[in-house]
Order: sequence, then C-alpha cells, then structure tokens
Amino acid sequence: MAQLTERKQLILAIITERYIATGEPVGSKAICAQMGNAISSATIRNDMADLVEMGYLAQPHTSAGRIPSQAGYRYYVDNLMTNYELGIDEQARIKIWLQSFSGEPDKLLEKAGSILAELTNCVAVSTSPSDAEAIIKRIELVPLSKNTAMIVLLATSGILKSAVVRSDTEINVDIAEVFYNICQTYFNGRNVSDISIPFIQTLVASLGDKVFIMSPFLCAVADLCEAVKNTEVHLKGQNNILNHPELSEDAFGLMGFLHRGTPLENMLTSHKNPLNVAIGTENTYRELKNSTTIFSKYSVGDRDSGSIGIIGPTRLDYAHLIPTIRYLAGVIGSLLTETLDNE
Amino acid sequence: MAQLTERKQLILAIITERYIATGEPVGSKAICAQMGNAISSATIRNDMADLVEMGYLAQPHTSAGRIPSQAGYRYYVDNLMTNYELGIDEQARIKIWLQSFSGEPDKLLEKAGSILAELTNCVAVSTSPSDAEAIIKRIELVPLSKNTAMIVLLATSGILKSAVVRSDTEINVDIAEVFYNICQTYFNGRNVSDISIPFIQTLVASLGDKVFIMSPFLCAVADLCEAVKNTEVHLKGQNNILNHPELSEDAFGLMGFLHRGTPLENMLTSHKNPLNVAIGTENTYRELKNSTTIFSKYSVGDRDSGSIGIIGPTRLDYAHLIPTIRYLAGVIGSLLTETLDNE
DNA sequence: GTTAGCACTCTTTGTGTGCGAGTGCTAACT
DNA sequence: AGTTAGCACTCGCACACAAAGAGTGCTAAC
Repeated sequence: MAQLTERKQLILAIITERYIATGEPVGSKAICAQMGNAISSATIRNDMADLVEMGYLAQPHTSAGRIPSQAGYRYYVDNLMTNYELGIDEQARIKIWLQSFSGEPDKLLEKAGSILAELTNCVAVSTSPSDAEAIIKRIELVPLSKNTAMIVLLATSGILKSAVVRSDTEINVDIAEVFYNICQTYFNGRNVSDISIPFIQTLVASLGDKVFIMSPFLCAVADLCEAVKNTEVHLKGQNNILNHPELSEDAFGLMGFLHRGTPLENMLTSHKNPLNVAIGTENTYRELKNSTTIFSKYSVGDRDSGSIGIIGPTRLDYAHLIPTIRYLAGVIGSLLTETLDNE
Repeated sequence: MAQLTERKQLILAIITERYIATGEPVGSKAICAQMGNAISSATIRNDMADLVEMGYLAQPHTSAGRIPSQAGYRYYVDNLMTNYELGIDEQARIKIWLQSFSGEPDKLLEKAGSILAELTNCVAVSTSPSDAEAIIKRIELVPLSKNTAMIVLLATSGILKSAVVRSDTEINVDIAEVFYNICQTYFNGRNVSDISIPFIQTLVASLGDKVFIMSPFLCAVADLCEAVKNTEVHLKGQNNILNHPELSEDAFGLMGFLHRGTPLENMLTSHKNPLNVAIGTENTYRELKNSTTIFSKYSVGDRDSGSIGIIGPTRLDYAHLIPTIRYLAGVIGSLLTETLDNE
C-alpha cells in the first residue's frame, strides 16, 4: 500500500466525506474552500491527479469532480475515518426495545433487523442464532386439542424452536408419557446434529406398535433439530433499496439476490472477521458489485451464533454505521447470553 | 351503464386481453386481423372512437393504439371475462403444500402469501386469522428454564398465539398451579376482548402477595389476547413490484405505503365483498391509484377471519388471478375449519 | 513545491428534423 | 344506415447539433 502524504490523506478524507454527505462529485475549488484556502485549487488538482493515478479516486467523466473509488473507500475506512460514538440515549433506546424480546431469540433477531433497517435506511439482514453443535436441553409436548400438540425444543446457545404437530389418533397422557420417555432416552443431552431422519428411523424400529402414533412427533423433533442447525435469515427494510438512487439500476438484480436465499445465507455464515466490511467487488457475489455489506457476528456465551448487518450502496456513512452495527451485535450477544446464564 | 353492441364488446375484450398479454397499445389493424378480417379496420376505428368517448378505452397519445381505461378493465372484469379454471394438479399442489401448516394458522397464512406471490408475480398480502369475538379455549404454561416460560393461548376460530415470559423469580410448580387456577377462573371461556390491561389490573388486586410473581404472566396473557384481536399482516414478494414496469414510477410510494402498515391493514379488514377487486382509483388510498388490488376473505367455520390477496398494476391477468385467489382463500378456510372441527 | 491562467473536455439542456405507427375524416359504396 | 378505402394529420421517438456550465490538465511563472 503506497504511502500518502498527510495532505493527500486530508484531501481523500474530505472528498470521501463530502461525497458521502452530498452524493455529488467533489471539485477542487470546494476542497480548497473547506481547507480555508490555505492552499490553492491548482495544488489540490495536482494531488487529486496523483490520487486518481494511485486508484483512490475516480472521475465520473473528465469535467466532473472526483469521487472515491472502491479503494478510496477502503483506505478511508481503514485509515482515515474516525468512528462516531453512539450517544447514551441512542444506546439505551436500542437496548430497552430489544430487551423485551430477549426470551425469544428468533423474534429478537427479527426485531433487531427492523431497528437496523430503520436506523440505517438500508436493507438489514439478520440471522437467528444457529449452532450445529447445540445440545438439546429439553423438549416439551403441549397438547392443544384432541389431535394437535405443540412441541417446544430448547437447546444450548439460547436457541428455542417450536412447531405444531397433528396426529391421527387422540393425544392423551399415555402418548405424552411415551414421548417424554423417548426424549429422555434418546434426545435430551444430545447434539442436534445427531438427530437426523435416519436416526429417527432406526429409533422408530425399536418402538413396536407405537410406531405410527409416535412418528409424527419424532419427525417434528428431527425437523426442529434441523431448524436449530439451519440459519434463518430475516430481511428487513427492502424498501430502502429504492432510497438509494445509485442502487436503482441494480435494484432488480439486488432484490432477486436477496430473495434467492442461499447466497445471502452463505454470505452471512461465511465471513471471517467479527465485523466485516466488504466494499463493491470485495463482495463474493457479483450482484453486490456496486454495494457495500457490513456484517457483524454476535456471540452467545463464547460461541459465534449468527450475524446481523446491512446491504447498501458503496456510498455509505461508514463512520456512523460501523459503530452502530457493532453496538447492536454486542447488545444482541449480551442479551442472549444473559438469558442463557440465568438458567 | 350504457349498453354496448356485441361487436364493441368483442373489440373491448380483444383490446383488453391483448394489452394484458403484451403491454403494448393495440391498434385497429391488429384487431382486424384477430377478427379474421371479417370487418375492416376503419369500422373498428369508428367503434374504438365510440369506446373512447364512452370512457372504456384510452389512448396514450394520438398516434398510438388504444389501451383499456379503468372503466374498461371494470367492464371487462364484470361482463366480458371468462374465468380460468385451475387445473386439478395446480389445485393439488397448492393444497398439499399448505396442508402441512394447517396446525399453525399464522404460519399457514404467511406461507399462503408466499405461494400467492410466487404464482402471481405480484405483491401478496395476507392476514393471520383474527377475531375480536374469539373465546379463549385454553392457556398453557410451558416452563423453559428457571426464569422463563412459554405461554400458549388457544382460542376459537383456530387461533393460536404464544410468547415467552421472563420472571425474576424461579418458575416452579406452585407458580404454575396458581397460574392455571387464575386461567380457570378468569380467562378460559371468556371473550378475548374482555381481557384488557385494566381487567388484569383489577384481577391482580385480588391476588395478595402473589402479585409481583404473577403479573408478568398475566400481562403476557393480555398481550396474547390483544394479538388475537389484531390483524397481523404478512407481506410477500415485494420484489415483484420491480417486475412491473408500469409500477416502477410509483414503486417508491408503493413501497412506502406497504410499510406504513396501518392503511394496508385497514384496507384488508374493511373490504365488504367476499372477493373484492379494486381497479385504480377505486382503491381507497391514492398511493394505489395506478394499482389493482384483489382480495378475498377466508372464513373459519362461519366467521370471516382474514383476507388474502394481491397488489399489482392495473394491467393484470384478471381471468387467471381472480380464480386463483378465490381458490386459495377457499383452501385456507377449509384447512383452518377442518383443524378446528377435529377438536 | 506552489500558483495563476487558459484552453480543453465532457455533460446537460434545448431545439430541429425525419420517420413510423396509427388515427380521424371524407367521400364513395352496399 | 352502416361499412369501407384513401389520405392527410398528429404525435412520439431517435438522432443530430449547438450553447452553456463545471471542472479539469497543462504550461509558464513565482
């Protein structure tokens, strides 16, 4: 990475911040004015030419001002930007609002996504906690009517899943007891990854005449375990795509990408850094080549459980957004961990 | 409503269907050809001029073909259109896919929305069953950990709601029993509209020293009753807005409308007909002035419980969509009713 | 290394022209 | 009276061209 003189850094910072704020290319005169006319616009033009050569700036066309290139944003984020600090009131507002959902992880992450979309005017994406290594803590069967019951599965990492099961036969106390015995023997304390459909099949074989009655319940348990392992992706603020004129060209492709599901899920589960900023083509998927993604992991206890973040144009207010997302992920992690520790 | 000669009806039908299919204004020659050149284009032009005068057709500009006006679509839907009949395989596919969610009404309607969005390439909106007159059938408390429990409320109209509650004190058998007693005495068999926060407050007063322990649970019950009364709106296929070029102008406003929530909810709860088609300015909200909304109610037992339908451009394949939505609403109703009757 | 001055480039906006599609009207026909 | 052929007309679209404005790049001087 080539070294930049202090003045060039200043110029890059001014251009980046002005462009982020206004969306207009920045000309040499404007910079000159912002620097108090300490140096002339010609000098700045020389520096800008150098910055273009080095790849940090781009010009939409010859007679326009300059805008940051992808590399320019990257340099800004890595070296020039001073992180904004969230006000105590902002922090409190977020925390209090989320606190009420701390018992329901899935809902908590959905709401966190909504908040983030609201705060950032971007598309917010969040994943519910998932953990292929989670251990089943308990399974409850709640009879709802003659033929239906709810099954609730509680696992480590604060994960909670439930489903409603229909049975062809009446669900009575006997059946509940058989179910609890099975749970006690085969499920509780086991890793969710062990409870696959084949496993259920071998288990079922040993049940004798209860097979037909129990199998819907056991299949439901297997489905719930599957749900624990799988990431559930929440999308919020899709309408914000249209807020950003620079995305409107890609809007269609982006929307398609968001709804295709799998690539988005991959992206959320594969990023390595605790907080990952991918600008433009730094993104793995080419649908995002004009977008920036900022994602943070959140941890329950000492395990990374999921991610939350945003997708927006490359022209983003990084200085505000990065700390906001970092804070939000922190709150989510601590709320979930807290709930867990209280058990 | 002025009478139309048979030929004018035919011309209107041809224009409407061609325009729906192609999106291009239809000229006199094309119609002439489609009618097997039985009459000349000049005659058709005369008729078209009349239809414009009567308000059924519009012309984007003098030298373009004609397109149906709002009134034209209305006339087409009311008098000219022949409803498409869903194939048995289509019917079966929809039914089988939805059947698996019949125990969870909220999920069922969310999935039904997804299916509808997929089938129609429009924005699909659905409401979960809600009923201010619903009667509480039972309430269950499922202890999850020392400090958390899930409360499940089952009401008439097949409504099922649940929430997780945190308590500062340990949730033991005693507390569960007190809770069940309260449910038995004050909640079960009552109308959900009776269980308001003030009601809880008066109830709490009679609890003596259990007040602080019980109040989070009772508040949760009140919240769940509130949720039973309130319509929960599911939005699906928002990306489809961008599929329709004629909406792209309004896309921003439409997205805003969809996310504002309340007006959308009003629209869904207020339409009178079992199946309601509102074309353009027939819609109550001016954000929808270039859109068509098609909504159908679905009934659980003999009560209207919710709605499902679509929002799209006025240029819609009415002949396919109306029967599809009608069928879907029927399936939802019968699935929910069935589940209910089996109890 | 910095600056003033100026020609140059490129976008934006407005205007004019030709082309094509489809109409509206008139006069003739059945 | 209803239908038809013929033709002038209108309008949108595509394209070209010119003028204005913004900002640059370069050169020569400081």
